[in-house]
Amino acid sequence: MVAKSKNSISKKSSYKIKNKNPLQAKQQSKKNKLKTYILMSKEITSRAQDYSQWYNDLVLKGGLADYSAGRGCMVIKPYGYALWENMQAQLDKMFKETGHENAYFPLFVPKSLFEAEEKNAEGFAKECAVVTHYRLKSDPDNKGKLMVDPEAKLEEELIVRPTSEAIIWNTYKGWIQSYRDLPLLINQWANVVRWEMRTRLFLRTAEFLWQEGHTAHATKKEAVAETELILGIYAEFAETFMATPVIKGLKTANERFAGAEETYCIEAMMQDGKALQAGTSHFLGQNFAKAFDVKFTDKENKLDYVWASSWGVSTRLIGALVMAHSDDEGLVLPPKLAPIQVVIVPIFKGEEQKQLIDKKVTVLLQHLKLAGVKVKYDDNDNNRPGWKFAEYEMKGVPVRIAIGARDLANNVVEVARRDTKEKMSMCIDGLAENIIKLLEDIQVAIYEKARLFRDEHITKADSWDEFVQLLDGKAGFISAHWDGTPQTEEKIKDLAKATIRCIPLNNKQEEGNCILTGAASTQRVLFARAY
RNA sequence: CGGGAUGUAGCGUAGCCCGGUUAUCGCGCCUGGUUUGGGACCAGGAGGUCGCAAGUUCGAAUCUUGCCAUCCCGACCA
Repeated sequence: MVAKSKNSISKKSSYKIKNKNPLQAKQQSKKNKLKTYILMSKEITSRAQDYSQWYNDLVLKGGLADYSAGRGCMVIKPYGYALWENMQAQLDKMFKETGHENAYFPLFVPKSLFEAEEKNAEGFAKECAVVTHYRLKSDPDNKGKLMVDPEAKLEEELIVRPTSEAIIWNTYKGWIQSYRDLPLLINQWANVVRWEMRTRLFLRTAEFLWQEGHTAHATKKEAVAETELILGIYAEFAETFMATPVIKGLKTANERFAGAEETYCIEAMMQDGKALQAGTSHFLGQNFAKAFDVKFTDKENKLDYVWASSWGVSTRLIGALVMAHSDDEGLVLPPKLAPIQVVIVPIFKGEEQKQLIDKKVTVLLQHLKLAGVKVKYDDNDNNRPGWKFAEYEMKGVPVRIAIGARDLANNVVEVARRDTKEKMSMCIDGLAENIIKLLEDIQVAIYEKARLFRDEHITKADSWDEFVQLLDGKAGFISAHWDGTPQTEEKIKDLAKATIRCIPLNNKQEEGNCILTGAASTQRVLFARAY
């Protein structure tokens, strides 16, 4: 019943809430009616009204992605892809700076390889797309239609990779013989497929883009160090570039990657207080080396299995970015990743004014581009300034510059920042420097805003009652004692729908009692409902 | 995948309960003109096999079944 009524609101919400009463709207004067509809067609569902719908509206109306014909699949549109490319470029740089190289491994994994590491195979088995045939033919019973040719059945099924450990470790076997071949530090940018039950744009799609690093080391110590190094890179990327504060931590055994000895993660908090795992780095021990028989000879001529790590972040980061900063007017993108950092909108009456503005803008564009600023001059005459203002706010462009005849006369421009919606007048002389400074300020400001929100929404709970009350009463993470057993974690998950997001690294040790069982505990862990 | 809801032009929708000429309205789009400091206006125009597929019927957007997609609640998960 609850679901039913909620749904009807969400489906018709933009109409009902914005117009209060459809009949009334229809009876308005023609002019008013037009205005109402204009607002309607462009407006975004508010966060308070329906958080999920708000998210979808941002992604779709912000021009990041579209639904596609395939179940759970999406099209990443140019604006969204540009965002991804910016993320990629930065991460790729960070990986290469720390000695990693890119390579590419196949999409298809023979089933016999896939099942070699048992835990990993089991963990992903339920969500694998499987290629069983390699040919279609005309359907004799159904003119113009195709059918799978039963004659073209594969001897061995091919698994569409949900992750590439299997195919990569099978390859590494041939690449590694000596300690001199180590460490092997490889990353690949790829797509993977996970047949998810329920998908959501960017957050969980059947196919997604990601990078996956797979490294091999001579010692456990090195492999752990690599795992932690990458976690640090992920955290730095999230905080410095995405302006999204994250908590570094360890997953519990229940939440660990299938086949890993230890899973490190960064957890971000969304504006609804839910947790989003933004990246993971796994210490794989010798599990894959043993499964794929990857041995090396060390300096003492002893034969041993290599130690491994794997790590990845995906286009899910775009979802995190959208939810972390955006507001009811649209996207708010951090300057360091925004496809367009500055948009310039001319305001003019007649060609003469336009030419004067063009002249000023040309110089400004030069200065900004030289300084590496991604700037767009939107002098498209199809839309009026007001339309453009709203459009670029929707798209989350960090800084907007409006320049008209009035400004030229005063040698100023109007500068508006997306994050605070604040407008200010700036002198044209030295404008580029001030804009660059402003972009930096915005980057810091949205990070600080998100951090403040995050910190205000981590609450301690010291009893089960408190825990349950907080979960339903206040959005965010809950810091609480846990007895350390998977059974208790499972029980809490069943009872409260909250999971342990992580055991924070460098966690403060303190005596306490498990909120569920009362058993002794030495530290608090972070609980939350998660995406 | 289980429970619930929805699907009509690019978008938002009326009509559906109670089957019956040419499917409603707005935005957007195209052409021409006037405009341009917060989603412009006038005139003219194009755009739909009513999500898809079967079925019932003389006749289906409307009734029935199946499928697909989306949303909400679960389970699963980056």
